[in-house]
Amino acid sequence: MSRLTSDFYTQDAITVAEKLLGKVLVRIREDGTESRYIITETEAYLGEEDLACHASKGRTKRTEVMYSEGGHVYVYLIYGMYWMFNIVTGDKDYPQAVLIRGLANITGSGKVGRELGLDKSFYGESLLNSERIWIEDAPDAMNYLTAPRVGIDYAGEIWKSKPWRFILQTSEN
DNA sequence: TGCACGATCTCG
DNA sequence: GAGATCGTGCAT
Repeated sequence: MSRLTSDFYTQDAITVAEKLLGKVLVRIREDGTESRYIITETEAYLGEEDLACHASKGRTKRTEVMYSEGGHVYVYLIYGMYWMFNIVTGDKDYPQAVLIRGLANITGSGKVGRELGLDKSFYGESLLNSERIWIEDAPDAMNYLTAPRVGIDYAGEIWKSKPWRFILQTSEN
């Protein structure tokens, strides 16, 4: 399988979130160990008008990377202890990102960050040429569910109810 | 310069 | 059901 290219990541966040299901996340650790995970759950955050998207607060030091071209990594610390793993999508200057909420056998975005050993040094890393983290192609997922996004009560009913959460259907659920 | 809070999880 | 724990955005 080959590494996903710029053409994939520059699509809109909703399309990327859907197509990432079933793809393979590869992580090379400091000791050289390679880990591979199938992506099973994602969420799309789309633009400054999406009140659930961090970029809705405008361009800041924290959201800066979302304004770059798709294919970069956006990580941030939540609740003082969990690193969320996001992938920037779309064209330059149009802030969008996809949150990786679950990998095979690892459910929950906080646990994903812990499992991958993320920290702020991953902020802005490029999945197109990184030596330690990238995503490889795989056949598109045939069966998946959609649902409202989680943990964004502050975003208001309109954005809160958008079905922008994608869940891969496996033999286990 | 200070403060309240969050795209969470684990334990009791 | 509450605590852990800290960077960020916004008020002072």
